Amino acid sequence: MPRKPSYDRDALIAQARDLFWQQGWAGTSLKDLESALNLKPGSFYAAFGSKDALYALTLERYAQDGVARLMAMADEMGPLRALKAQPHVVIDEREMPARACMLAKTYAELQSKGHDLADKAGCHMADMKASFATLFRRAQQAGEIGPDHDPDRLAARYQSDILGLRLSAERRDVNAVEIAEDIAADLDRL
Amino acid sequence: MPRKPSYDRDALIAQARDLFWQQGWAGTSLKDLESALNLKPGSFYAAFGSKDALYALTLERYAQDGVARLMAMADEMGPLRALKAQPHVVIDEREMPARACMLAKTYAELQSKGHDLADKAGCHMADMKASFATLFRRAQQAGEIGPDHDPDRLAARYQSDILGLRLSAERRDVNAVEIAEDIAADLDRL
DNA sequence: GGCTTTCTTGAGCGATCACTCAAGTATATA
DNA sequence: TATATACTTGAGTGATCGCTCAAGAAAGCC
Repeated sequence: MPRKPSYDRDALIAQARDLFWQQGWAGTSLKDLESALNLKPGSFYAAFGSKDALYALTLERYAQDGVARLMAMADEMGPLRALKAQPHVVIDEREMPARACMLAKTYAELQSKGHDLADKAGCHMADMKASFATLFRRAQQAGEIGPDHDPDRLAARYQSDILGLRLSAERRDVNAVEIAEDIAADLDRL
Repeated sequence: MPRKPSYDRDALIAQARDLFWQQGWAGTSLKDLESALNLKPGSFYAAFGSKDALYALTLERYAQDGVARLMAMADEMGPLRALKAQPHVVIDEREMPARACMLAKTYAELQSKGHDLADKAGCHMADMKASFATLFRRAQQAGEIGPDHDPDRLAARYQSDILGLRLSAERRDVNAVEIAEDIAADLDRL
Protein backbone atom coordinates (compact mmCIF):
# COMPACT_ATOMS: atom_id res chain seq x y z
CA MET A 1 0.00 0.00 0.00
CA PRO A 2 2.04 2.99 1.16
CA ARG A 3 5.59 4.11 0.77
CA LYS A 4 8.55 2.51 2.45
CA PRO A 5 11.02 4.26 4.75
CA SER A 6 13.90 5.86 2.90
CA TYR A 7 16.51 4.80 5.43
CA ASP A 8 18.30 1.59 6.35
CA ARG A 9 17.26 0.89 9.91
CA ASP A 10 20.24 -1.32 10.72
CA ALA A 11 22.65 1.28 9.42
CA LEU A 12 20.99 3.95 11.55
CA ILE A 13 21.30 1.79 14.64
CA ALA A 14 25.00 1.26 13.92
CA GLN A 15 25.52 5.01 13.52
CA ALA A 16 23.62 5.73 16.70
CA ARG A 17 25.67 3.10 18.51
CA ASP A 18 28.88 4.83 17.49
CA LEU A 19 27.58 8.18 18.71
CA PHE A 20 26.37 6.80 22.04
CA TRP A 21 29.53 4.74 22.44
CA GLN A 22 31.69 7.79 22.00
CA GLN A 23 29.70 10.44 23.81
CA GLY A 24 27.67 8.51 26.34
CA TRP A 25 23.99 8.74 27.15
CA ALA A 26 23.71 12.22 28.59
CA GLY A 27 26.40 13.47 26.23
CA THR A 28 24.38 12.64 23.14
CA SER A 29 21.44 14.92 22.47
CA LEU A 30 18.52 14.40 20.14
CA LYS A 31 19.98 17.13 18.00
CA ASP A 32 23.21 15.15 17.72
CA LEU A 33 21.29 12.05 16.70
CA GLU A 34 19.05 13.87 14.26
CA SER A 35 21.95 15.44 12.42
CA ALA A 36 24.08 12.28 12.47
CA LEU A 37 21.26 10.04 11.30
CA ASN A 38 19.83 12.73 9.03
CA LEU A 39 16.41 12.27 10.58
CA LYS A 40 13.89 14.90 11.62
CA PRO A 41 12.34 14.57 15.09
CA GLY A 42 9.11 13.14 13.71
CA SER A 43 10.86 10.42 11.75
CA PHE A 44 13.14 9.65 14.65
CA TYR A 45 10.28 9.03 17.03
CA ALA A 46 8.29 7.13 14.46
CA ALA A 47 11.26 4.85 13.88
CA PHE A 48 12.58 4.30 17.39
CA GLY A 49 10.07 5.60 19.91
CA SER A 50 12.52 7.36 22.21
CA LYS A 51 16.17 8.08 22.83
CA ASP A 52 16.30 5.36 25.47
CA ALA A 53 14.67 2.78 23.21
CA LEU A 54 17.25 3.46 20.52
CA TYR A 55 20.02 3.31 23.08
CA ALA A 56 18.79 -0.11 24.17
CA LEU A 57 18.87 -1.28 20.56
CA THR A 58 22.45 -0.07 20.16
CA LEU A 59 23.48 -1.85 23.36
CA GLU A 60 22.04 -5.08 22.04
CA ARG A 61 23.77 -4.67 18.72
CA TYR A 62 27.05 -3.90 20.45
CA ALA A 63 26.85 -6.88 22.77
CA GLN A 64 25.78 -9.32 20.05
CA ASP A 65 28.62 -8.26 17.78
CA GLY A 66 31.13 -8.60 20.59
CA VAL A 67 30.12 -12.12 21.55
CA ALA A 68 29.87 -13.17 17.90
CA ARG A 69 33.37 -11.90 17.14
CA LEU A 70 34.85 -13.67 20.13
CA MET A 71 33.15 -16.94 19.31
CA ALA A 72 34.18 -16.71 15.68
CA MET A 73 37.78 -16.32 16.77
CA ALA A 74 37.43 -19.29 19.09
CA ASP A 75 36.06 -21.44 16.28
CA GLU A 76 38.91 -20.42 14.06
CA MET A 77 41.88 -20.66 16.43
CA GLY A 78 40.68 -22.48 19.52
CA PRO A 79 39.59 -21.13 22.92
CA LEU A 80 42.92 -20.23 24.49
CA ARG A 81 44.33 -18.53 21.43
CA ALA A 82 41.11 -16.57 21.06
CA LEU A 83 41.37 -15.39 24.67
CA LYS A 84 44.99 -14.41 24.06
CA ALA A 85 44.09 -12.53 20.90
CA GLN A 86 41.11 -10.68 22.35
CA PRO A 87 43.10 -8.02 24.28
CA HIS A 88 44.90 -7.02 21.12
CA VAL A 89 41.74 -7.06 19.06
CA VAL A 90 39.71 -4.79 21.31
CA ILE A 91 42.29 -2.03 21.38
CA ASP A 92 43.53 -2.39 17.83
CA GLU A 93 40.46 -1.65 15.77
CA ARG A 94 40.99 1.69 14.15
CA GLU A 95 37.47 2.21 12.89
CA MET A 96 36.01 1.97 16.37
CA PRO A 97 34.63 5.22 17.79
CA ALA A 98 36.16 4.54 21.22
CA ARG A 99 38.45 2.03 22.86
CA ALA A 100 36.57 1.77 26.15
CA CYS A 101 33.77 -0.77 26.36
CA MET A 102 30.38 0.76 25.63
CA LEU A 103 28.72 -1.55 28.15
CA ALA A 104 31.09 -0.45 30.88
CA LYS A 105 30.68 3.21 30.02
CA THR A 106 26.91 2.87 30.08
CA TYR A 107 26.96 1.01 33.37
CA ALA A 108 29.30 3.52 34.99
CA GLU A 109 27.26 6.47 33.81
CA LEU A 110 23.78 5.29 34.68
CA GLN A 111 24.01 2.69 37.42
CA SER A 112 23.87 5.17 40.28
CA LYS A 113 20.53 6.49 39.07
CA GLY A 114 18.99 3.05 38.76
CA HIS A 115 18.40 3.61 35.06
CA ASP A 116 17.00 0.69 33.07
CA LEU A 117 19.81 1.01 30.55
CA ALA A 118 22.38 0.33 33.27
CA ASP A 119 20.65 -2.95 34.09
CA LYS A 120 20.63 -3.88 30.43
CA ALA A 121 24.32 -3.08 30.08
CA GLY A 122 24.97 -5.14 33.19
CA CYS A 123 23.15 -8.11 31.71
CA HIS A 124 25.15 -7.87 28.51
CA MET A 125 28.37 -7.75 30.52
CA ALA A 126 27.24 -10.84 32.41
CA ASP A 127 26.65 -12.57 29.06
CA MET A 128 30.12 -11.63 27.95
CA LYS A 129 31.60 -12.96 31.16
CA ALA A 130 29.74 -16.22 30.59
CA SER A 131 31.25 -16.44 27.12
CA PHE A 132 34.72 -15.97 28.58
CA ALA A 133 33.97 -18.69 31.12
CA THR A 134 32.86 -21.04 28.36
CA LEU A 135 36.15 -20.53 26.54
CA PHE A 136 38.19 -21.04 29.71
CA ARG A 137 36.24 -24.23 30.35
CA ARG A 138 36.90 -25.49 26.84
CA ALA A 139 40.57 -24.62 27.13
CA GLN A 140 40.70 -26.55 30.36
CA GLN A 141 38.97 -29.56 28.84
CA ALA A 142 41.48 -29.41 25.99
CA GLY A 143 44.32 -29.44 28.51
CA GLU A 144 45.52 -26.00 27.46
CA ILE A 145 45.30 -24.73 31.02
CA GLY A 146 45.70 -26.54 34.32
CA PRO A 147 42.78 -28.45 35.85
CA ASP A 148 42.90 -26.62 39.19
CA HIS A 149 41.51 -23.32 37.99
CA ASP A 150 37.89 -22.22 38.31
CA PRO A 151 36.77 -21.09 34.84
CA ASP A 152 34.23 -18.66 36.30
CA ARG A 153 36.83 -17.01 38.47
CA LEU A 154 39.28 -16.84 35.59
CA ALA A 155 36.56 -15.28 33.46
CA ALA A 156 35.76 -12.62 36.06
CA ARG A 157 39.42 -11.65 36.42
CA TYR A 158 39.95 -11.74 32.68
CA GLN A 159 36.95 -9.54 31.98
CA SER A 160 38.06 -7.11 34.66
CA ASP A 161 41.48 -6.92 33.03
CA ILE A 162 39.94 -6.32 29.62
CA LEU A 163 37.76 -3.52 30.97
CA GLY A 164 40.79 -1.88 32.54
CA LEU A 165 42.81 -2.35 29.37
CA ARG A 166 40.16 -0.74 27.22
CA LEU A 167 39.84 2.20 29.57
CA SER A 168 43.63 2.57 29.65
CA ALA A 169 43.72 2.46 25.86
CA GLU A 170 41.85 5.76 25.78
CA ARG A 171 44.79 7.47 27.45
CA ARG A 172 47.70 8.98 25.62
CA ASP A 173 50.22 8.34 28.37
CA VAL A 174 49.62 4.59 28.44
CA ASN A 175 51.09 1.97 26.14
CA ALA A 176 48.03 -0.23 25.81
CA VAL A 177 49.77 -2.74 23.55
CA GLU A 178 52.19 -3.62 26.32
CA ILE A 179 49.32 -4.15 28.74
CA ALA A 180 47.55 -6.36 26.20
CA GLU A 181 50.70 -8.40 25.78
CA ASP A 182 50.99 -8.82 29.53
CA ILE A 183 47.36 -9.89 29.87
CA ALA A 184 47.82 -12.45 27.10
CA ALA A 185 51.09 -13.65 28.61
CA ASP A 186 49.38 -14.29 31.93
CA LEU A 187 47.18 -16.88 30.23
CA ASP A 188 50.26 -18.97 29.44
CA ARG A 189 50.97 -19.35 33.12
CA LEU A 190 47.66 -21.02 33.90
CA MET B 1 35.14 43.97 58.94
CA PRO B 2 32.21 41.99 57.50
CA ARG B 3 30.63 38.67 58.18
CA LYS B 4 32.22 35.28 57.47
CA PRO B 5 30.69 32.54 55.35
CA SER B 6 28.43 30.24 57.30
CA TYR B 7 29.70 27.07 55.63
CA ASP B 8 32.84 24.94 55.83
CA ARG B 9 34.34 25.15 52.36
CA ASP B 10 36.34 21.94 52.65
CA ALA B 11 33.29 20.02 53.81
CA LEU B 12 31.28 21.36 50.88
CA ILE B 13 33.98 20.26 48.45
CA ALA B 14 33.95 16.78 49.97
CA GLN B 15 30.18 16.59 49.65
CA ALA B 16 30.28 17.79 46.09
CA ARG B 17 33.00 15.25 45.32
CA ASP B 18 30.79 12.45 46.57
CA LEU B 19 27.90 13.64 44.43
CA PHE B 20 30.01 14.02 41.29
CA TRP B 21 31.79 10.75 41.96
CA GLN B 22 28.51 8.91 42.18
CA GLN B 23 26.47 10.63 39.49
CA GLY B 24 29.04 11.96 37.07
CA TRP B 25 29.38 15.39 35.52
CA ALA B 26 26.28 15.55 33.35
CA GLY B 27 24.33 13.51 35.87
CA THR B 28 24.74 16.08 38.61
CA SER B 29 22.72 19.24 38.18
CA LEU B 30 23.06 22.55 39.92
CA LYS B 31 19.83 21.76 41.69
CA ASP B 32 21.36 18.55 43.02
CA LEU B 33 24.37 20.45 44.29
CA GLU B 34 22.35 23.28 45.79
CA SER B 35 20.15 20.95 47.77
CA ALA B 36 23.02 18.67 48.84
CA LEU B 37 25.27 21.54 49.89
CA ASN B 38 22.33 23.60 51.17
CA LEU B 39 23.47 26.56 49.11
CA LYS B 40 21.38 28.97 47.04
CA PRO B 41 22.55 29.72 43.51
CA GLY B 42 24.02 33.06 44.49
CA SER B 43 26.11 31.63 47.31
CA PHE B 44 27.18 28.72 45.16
CA TYR B 45 28.57 30.94 42.43
CA ALA B 46 30.12 33.35 44.92
CA ALA B 47 31.91 30.42 46.54
CA PHE B 48 32.99 28.33 43.56
CA GLY B 49 32.48 30.31 40.36
CA SER B 50 30.95 27.55 38.29
CA LYS B 51 29.97 23.90 38.25
CA ASP B 52 33.13 23.02 36.34
CA ALA B 53 35.36 24.95 38.72
CA LEU B 54 33.91 23.06 41.67
CA TYR B 55 34.26 19.79 39.79
CA ALA B 56 37.95 20.56 39.24
CA LEU B 57 38.37 21.18 42.96
CA THR B 58 36.74 17.86 43.79
CA LEU B 59 39.01 16.07 41.31
CA GLU B 60 42.05 17.58 42.98
CA ARG B 61 40.82 16.60 46.40
CA TYR B 62 40.06 13.08 45.23
CA ALA B 63 43.46 12.63 43.60
CA GLN B 64 45.42 14.11 46.50
CA ASP B 65 43.65 11.89 49.01
CA GLY B 66 44.28 8.81 46.87
CA VAL B 67 48.01 9.39 46.51
CA ALA B 68 48.34 10.35 50.17
CA ARG B 69 46.61 7.18 51.32
CA LEU B 70 48.79 4.98 49.13
CA MET B 71 51.99 6.64 50.27
CA ALA B 72 50.94 6.43 53.89
CA MET B 73 50.42 2.69 53.46
CA ALA B 74 53.82 2.38 51.80
CA ASP B 75 55.50 4.19 54.68
CA GLU B 76 53.79 1.94 57.14
CA MET B 77 54.19 -1.48 55.52
CA GLY B 78 56.70 -1.07 52.70
CA PRO B 79 56.14 -0.64 48.94
CA LEU B 80 55.24 -4.18 47.90
CA ARG B 81 52.84 -4.80 50.75
CA ALA B 82 51.18 -1.48 50.05
CA LEU B 83 50.71 -2.42 46.40
CA LYS B 84 49.26 -5.77 47.48
CA ALA B 85 46.91 -4.11 49.95
CA GLN B 86 45.67 -1.41 47.58
CA PRO B 87 43.27 -3.61 45.57
CA HIS B 88 41.48 -4.64 48.73
CA VAL B 89 41.43 -1.13 50.10
CA VAL B 90 39.87 0.52 47.06
CA ILE B 91 36.93 -1.87 46.92
CA ASP B 92 36.46 -2.34 50.63
CA GLU B 93 35.64 1.12 51.85
CA ARG B 94 32.00 1.14 52.78
CA GLU B 95 31.57 4.86 53.19
CA MET B 96 32.63 5.55 49.63
CA PRO B 97 29.89 6.78 47.31
CA ALA B 98 31.07 4.53 44.47
CA ARG B 99 33.62 1.81 43.89
CA ALA B 100 34.72 2.92 40.42
CA CYS B 101 37.51 5.46 40.21
CA MET B 102 36.22 9.01 39.93
CA LEU B 103 39.12 9.97 37.67
CA ALA B 104 38.36 7.13 35.29
CA LYS B 105 34.65 7.92 35.26
CA THR B 106 35.36 11.57 34.54
CA TYR B 107 37.82 10.72 31.80
CA ALA B 108 35.47 8.23 30.17
CA GLU B 109 32.55 10.64 30.27
CA LEU B 110 34.24 13.79 29.00
CA GLN B 111 37.28 12.82 26.98
CA SER B 112 35.43 12.49 23.70
CA LYS B 113 34.24 16.09 23.93
CA GLY B 114 37.70 17.46 24.64
CA HIS B 115 36.49 18.84 27.95
CA ASP B 116 39.07 20.47 30.20
CA LEU B 117 38.00 18.28 33.10
CA ALA B 118 38.93 15.16 31.13
CA ASP B 119 42.46 16.49 30.71
CA LYS B 120 42.65 17.24 34.41
CA ALA B 121 41.43 13.76 35.30
CA GLY B 122 43.99 12.34 32.88
CA CYS B 123 46.79 14.26 34.58
CA HIS B 124 45.72 13.01 37.97
CA MET B 125 45.68 9.44 36.65
CA ALA B 126 49.17 9.97 35.29
CA ASP B 127 50.26 11.17 38.73
CA MET B 128 48.77 8.06 40.28
CA LYS B 129 50.56 5.88 37.75
CA ALA B 130 53.82 7.63 38.64
CA SER B 131 53.19 6.87 42.31
CA PHE B 132 52.69 3.21 41.49
CA ALA B 133 55.92 3.24 39.47
CA THR B 134 57.78 4.77 42.40
CA LEU B 135 56.61 1.97 44.68
CA PHE B 136 57.52 -0.71 42.15
CA ARG B 137 60.95 0.88 41.83
CA ARG B 138 61.42 0.90 45.58
CA ALA B 139 60.28 -2.69 45.83
CA GLN B 140 62.78 -3.62 43.17
CA GLN B 141 65.58 -1.77 44.94
CA ALA B 142 64.65 -3.61 48.11
CA GLY B 143 64.88 -6.91 46.26
CA GLU B 144 61.20 -7.68 46.80
CA ILE B 145 60.66 -8.16 43.05
CA GLY B 146 63.04 -9.35 40.36
CA PRO B 147 65.47 -6.93 38.73
CA ASP B 148 64.35 -7.65 35.17
CA HIS B 149 61.02 -5.83 35.34
CA ASP B 150 60.38 -2.30 34.09
CA PRO B 151 58.71 -0.40 36.96
CA ASP B 152 56.87 1.90 34.57
CA ARG B 153 55.42 -1.02 32.64
CA LEU B 154 54.46 -2.78 35.84
CA ALA B 155 52.79 0.42 37.02
CA ALA B 156 50.77 0.81 33.82
CA ARG B 157 49.54 -2.79 33.98
CA TYR B 158 48.84 -2.53 37.69
CA GLN B 159 46.86 0.68 37.30
CA SER B 160 44.89 -0.84 34.45
CA ASP B 161 44.06 -3.82 36.64
CA ILE B 162 42.97 -1.56 39.47
CA LEU B 163 40.72 0.45 37.16
CA GLY B 164 39.12 -2.76 35.90
CA LEU B 165 38.75 -4.08 39.42
CA ARG B 166 37.03 -0.94 40.63
CA LEU B 167 34.66 -0.96 37.71
CA SER B 168 33.93 -4.66 38.28
CA ALA B 169 33.29 -3.96 41.94
CA GLU B 170 30.22 -1.91 40.96
CA ARG B 171 28.60 -5.05 39.58
CA ARG B 172 26.46 -7.42 41.57
CA ASP B 173 27.38 -10.50 39.58
CA VAL B 174 31.11 -10.15 40.17
CA ASN B 175 33.07 -11.23 43.24
CA ALA B 176 35.46 -8.30 43.41
CA VAL B 177 37.30 -9.67 46.44
CA GLU B 178 38.46 -12.67 44.44
CA ILE B 179 39.74 -10.41 41.68
CA ALA B 180 41.55 -8.25 44.23
CA GLU B 181 43.16 -11.37 45.68
CA ASP B 182 44.28 -12.47 42.24
CA ILE B 183 45.76 -9.07 41.43
CA ALA B 184 47.67 -9.08 44.71
CA ALA B 185 48.80 -12.66 44.16
CA ASP B 186 50.25 -11.72 40.78
CA LEU B 187 52.66 -9.37 42.53
CA ASP B 188 54.26 -12.33 44.32
CA ARG B 189 55.27 -13.82 41.00
CA LEU B 190 57.40 -10.84 39.98
C1' DG C 1 24.28 52.76 67.54
C1' DG C 2 26.02 53.78 62.76
C1' DC C 3 28.49 52.27 58.87
C1' DT C 4 30.76 49.32 55.81
C1' DT C 5 31.37 45.06 53.76
C1' DT C 6 30.25 40.63 52.76
C1' DC C 7 27.09 36.81 52.61
C1' DT C 8 22.39 35.15 51.58
C1' DT C 9 18.29 34.93 49.04
C1' DG C 10 15.31 33.62 45.15
C1' DA C 11 13.08 35.22 41.10
C1' DG C 12 14.19 34.74 36.67
C1' DC C 13 17.51 34.82 32.41
C1' DG C 14 18.33 32.61 27.61
C1' DA C 15 19.55 28.16 25.99
C1' DT C 16 18.87 23.57 25.48
C1' DC C 17 16.60 19.25 26.80
C1' DA C 18 13.55 15.18 25.05
C1' DC C 19 9.60 15.07 22.63
C1' DT C 20 4.79 16.07 19.97
C1' DC C 21 1.75 16.77 16.27
C1' DA C 22 -0.61 18.60 12.44
C1' DA C 23 0.22 19.49 7.78
C1' DG C 24 2.53 18.16 3.55
C1' DT C 25 4.55 14.60 0.45
C1' DA C 26 5.44 10.39 -1.84
C1' DT C 27 4.30 5.59 -3.01
C1' DA C 28 1.85 1.17 -3.58
C1' DT C 29 -2.70 -0.73 -4.71
C1' DA C 30 -6.88 -0.65 -7.42
C1' DT D 1 -5.52 8.01 -12.54
C1' DA D 2 -7.67 8.03 -7.94
C1' DT D 3 -7.27 6.75 -3.34
C1' DA D 4 -5.43 5.11 0.80
C1' DT D 5 -1.58 4.77 3.66
C1' DA D 6 2.32 5.53 5.31
C1' DC D 7 6.64 8.56 5.74
C1' DT D 8 8.64 13.39 6.14
C1' DT D 9 8.81 17.82 7.86
C1' DG D 10 9.74 21.52 11.30
C1' DA D 11 7.61 24.70 14.28
C1' DG D 12 6.68 24.42 18.84
C1' DT D 13 5.62 22.04 23.71
C1' DG D 14 6.78 22.38 28.84
C1' DA D 15 10.63 21.25 31.61
C1' DT D 16 15.14 21.73 33.00
C1' DC D 17 19.84 23.26 32.16
C1' DG D 18 23.80 26.42 34.13
C1' DC D 19 23.92 30.79 35.67
C1' DT D 20 22.96 36.13 36.96
C1' DC D 21 21.84 39.88 39.79
C1' DA D 22 19.54 43.13 42.61
C1' DA D 23 17.72 43.42 47.06
C1' DG D 24 17.88 42.12 51.93
C1' DA D 25 20.23 40.26 56.15
C1' DA D 26 24.05 39.82 59.25
C1' DA D 27 28.66 40.45 61.17
C1' DG D 28 33.00 43.27 62.22
C1' DC D 29 34.94 48.10 63.25
C1' DC D 30 34.28 52.80 64.84
